[in-house]
This record gives sequence, C-alpha cells and structure tokens, in this order.
Amino acid sequence: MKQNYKDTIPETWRAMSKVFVALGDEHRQRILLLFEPGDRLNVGQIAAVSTLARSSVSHHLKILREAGILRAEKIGKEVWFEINRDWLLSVFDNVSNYIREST
Amino acid sequence: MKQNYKDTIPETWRAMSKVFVALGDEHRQRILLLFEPGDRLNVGQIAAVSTLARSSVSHHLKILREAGILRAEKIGKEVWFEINRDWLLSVFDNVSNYIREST
DNA sequence: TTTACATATCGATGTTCTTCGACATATCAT
DNA sequence: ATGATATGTCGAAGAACATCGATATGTAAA
Repeated sequence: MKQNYKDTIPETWRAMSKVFVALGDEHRQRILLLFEPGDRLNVGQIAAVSTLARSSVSHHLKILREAGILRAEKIGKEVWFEINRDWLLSVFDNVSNYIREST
Repeated sequence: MKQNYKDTIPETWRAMSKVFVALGDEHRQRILLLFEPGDRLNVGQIAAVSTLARSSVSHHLKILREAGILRAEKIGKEVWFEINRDWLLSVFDNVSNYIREST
C-alpha cells in the first residue's frame, strides 16, 4: 500500500472533489440533465421546471459553477448557463487514467 | 432544453450518485489513493495510517463499499478490501459517453 | 427617476453527515 | 470455556448543508 494518507492529494483529485460533491446531489444532477447539446439556459428557465424555490436553484447553480461544471455569462438582466463540456470530459478522463495507472 | 426535471434520472446517473457522493469526501479519496495495483488492504492497515478513529474509518469504508467502489471479503478475523477497478472505470466511461452524446 | 424584472445574498430553521467512544459480534488461539 | 484480536454498530454531539422567504443589487424600460 501507499503511505501517503497525510500527503497532498494529487492535483487531479483536488479538482475532482468539487465536481464529485456537486454531482452527488440529485437536484444538481437534474439541473445538468436539462441541458441539450448547445443549450444555454437562464436561471428563470431552470427554476420554472424545478420543484425548488428560486433561491434554492440559485444556490445549486452556484455550486455547479464553482465546481467548474457550468459556465455563466450575464447578458442584460439574465444570467445564461452552459455546460463546461470539454473540461468536464477531460476531468473524467484524468481520473480514469489515474485509476487505470495507479490503483 | 429537456423537460424532464421531474422524470426518473437515467440509470447511468442513479448508479453514479453514490459514487459521486463517496468520492466527494477527502477522507474517502485518501483511502482510495492508498491502494496500489493489486493491493488488498484490511481495516486495521487503513486505520493505522488514517488520522481518524477506527470506527470512523469503518464508516467511510462502508460508504465506499455501498457505492460499489470497494469490494470486501472477510477472511478469518479480517476484512480485506480491494478496488472494484474495472467497474469503476466503466462507470466513468458511461458518464463520459452520456455527457458527450446528450449534453 | 420611477417601476418592473432577473438574479444573488442573507439569516433562520430543519435535516443530514461526521466523528467519537462504548459496546456487540465474530473468529481464532490457548 | 476464556481471552485476545479484528471489525461492525449504536447513540450522542457537533458540523455542514439544504431550503425558504425576505431583502439587496443590478439592469432595462417607461
């Protein structure tokens, strides 16, 4: 076994932490699954189909954004979200490779 | 946008939920990163290098096991854990494919 | 500049998760 | 049987998270 329990967690995994936490919540999964290829959705659209209050949706969107899963752009009064698709895929690639090579 | 917020979450994602939750915790990441290729570790070995109490380690191992990330086999007094490596890789593959094709 | 609208933040409350030590169970050796 | 060892489970205490309505901020239209 490795003896690195107290060591720094590999950078690959540190970036993953927030992604894993974000994707572990069912509401946040549902939000992510709303997106079709190329979609940009604003908070109102997402809140409209959600079962949660607007402020709760906002909270979950913040977590998804801070995890890097969504990118947000404010245009006028609205904030448009889109999936950070390629980055998200590369993150899963990295973790797959780490598991393949080091475990 | 899709209109499926209240629908059933795809099976791919339901299986992932527990994996994401399990890997979102730093202690559980550290446990996973202890394993070298082919390693089988018992609870005592893991608890010995951990900063947590034995019962807390047991708790985290249960979560990792129930997520499918670790497999456990009891031999005599000891319980040996190993990474469910191929299954874990296939899970990441599935999610990558889903993101590639449907978002 | 007033009003209306979209979104974010705040503060309170309830819920879930983490952690621990104590105890229970299971297995082996004496 | 008794004692020693490995692990799991329980219950309590505290920490972290989710949720909501109310309020604040920022933007555009009237």
